[in-house]
Amino acid sequence: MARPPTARAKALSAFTQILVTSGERAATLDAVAKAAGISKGGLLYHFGSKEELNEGLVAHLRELIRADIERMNTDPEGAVAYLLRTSAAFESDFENVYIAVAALAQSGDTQAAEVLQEADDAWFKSVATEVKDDAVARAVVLLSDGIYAHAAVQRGPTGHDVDELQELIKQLLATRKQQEQ
Amino acid sequence: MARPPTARAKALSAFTQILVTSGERAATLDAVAKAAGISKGGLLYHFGSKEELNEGLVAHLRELIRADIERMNTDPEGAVAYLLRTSAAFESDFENVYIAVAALAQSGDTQAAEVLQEADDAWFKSVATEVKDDAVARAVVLLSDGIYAHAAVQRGPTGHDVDELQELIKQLLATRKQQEQ
DNA sequence: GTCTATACCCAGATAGAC
DNA sequence: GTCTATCTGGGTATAGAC
Repeated sequence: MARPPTARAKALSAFTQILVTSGERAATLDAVAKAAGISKGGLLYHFGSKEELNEGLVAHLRELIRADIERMNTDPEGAVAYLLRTSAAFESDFENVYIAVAALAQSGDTQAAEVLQEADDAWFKSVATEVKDDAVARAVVLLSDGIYAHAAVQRGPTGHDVDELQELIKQLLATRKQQEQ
Repeated sequence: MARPPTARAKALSAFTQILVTSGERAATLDAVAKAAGISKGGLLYHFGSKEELNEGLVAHLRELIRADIERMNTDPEGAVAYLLRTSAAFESDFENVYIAVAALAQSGDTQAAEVLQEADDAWFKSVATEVKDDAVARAVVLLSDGIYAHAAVQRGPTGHDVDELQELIKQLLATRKQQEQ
C-alpha cells in the first residue's frame, strides 16, 4: 500500500476520471485499462476483480480524507472557507475522487456510501470546532454536499460563488452569537 | 400521455423504487419487469428500449416538477419551508422520482442531468421571489440539494432537522434585511 | 397488449504465453 | 508484471405465439 507500482496508481486515476466525466456505466474494465494505457489483463493483475477496483478507489478516498481534514484544520482562512472553496474549485485530487466515489455509491456500492458519510462526519467535526455552533456547522456541510452534488451531475467544477456563501455564514454566525448573549 | 395504461405506470413506479433503493446497476429490465409484475416482453412493449425507459422516467419527473412548483408556491408556510421540508421528508412521489433520476444522471444519462438542473432553476425562482434575496435563495437551493444528495446515498429520507435550518434562514434574512437599510 | 423463447452483445473473469 | 486470447454470464433486444 505504501508506494504502489505506477500501473496501479494510473489505473485508479483513469477510473476516477472516467467516473467523473462519463459516469459509472462508462467505467468498464476495458475503458479503464485503455485510459490507463495498460491491458485489461494487466489491470486485473492489480485488482483481481471489478469489485476490488471499486474497493481500491474507496480506500484511496479514505486516505485522501485524512489529508483533506489536515489541510482543512490548518487552512489560514479557516475550515469553513476551506470546505466551501474546495467543494467548488477542485483544488486537489480529493474533489475528483470524492465525485467518483459518489458515482459508485449511487450505482449501488455500499462501501462507497459509507466512506462518503465518513467524509461528512469529519467535515462536521472540523467545522463545528471552528464555529462553535452545531446548527451552523450542519448547514455548512449540507451546503458543501449541495455543491458537490451539482459538480457530480454537471460533471465538473461548478460556478458557485463561494465568497457569497462565506459572507452569508459570517453574517449568520455574528447574528447568532449576539442573540446568545 | 394523458391516462397511461396501468402497466406503464407500474413499470415506471417499479423502476423508480429499484433505482432509489438499490441503485442504477440493479435497475435492469428483468428486475423492473419482475417488480412491476409484468414480463420483460410486456415491459418492452411500453418502452421500446432501456433508453426509452430512462426517458420515460425523465419525462415523468419533468411533469412532477410542475406540480411540485405549484405546491411550493401555494404552501401556507412558504416556498422555503416547503422545499426544505419535502427534501427531507419525502412527502410525495416527487422526491422518490427525483432521487431515481439523480441515480440515472450519475450513471451517465445526460437528459437526466438536464432535468435535475431544471428543477434547481425552478426552485431558485420560487424561493427568490419569496425571500427577495438572491444570495439566500441560492443557498437555500444548495441546502436542498445537499439534503437530496444525502438521501440518494443513504437510500431513504434523512433525519435532517428542517426546523433548525428554517430558523437559520429566518435569522439570516432578518439580519440582511436590517443591514440593507 | 402481454407472453415465452431466443438471439446478440458486451462486461467481467480466466488461462496461459512472454 | 504485463500481455493476448478465450470463456461465461447476464442484460438488452427481437420474433412470434396467444
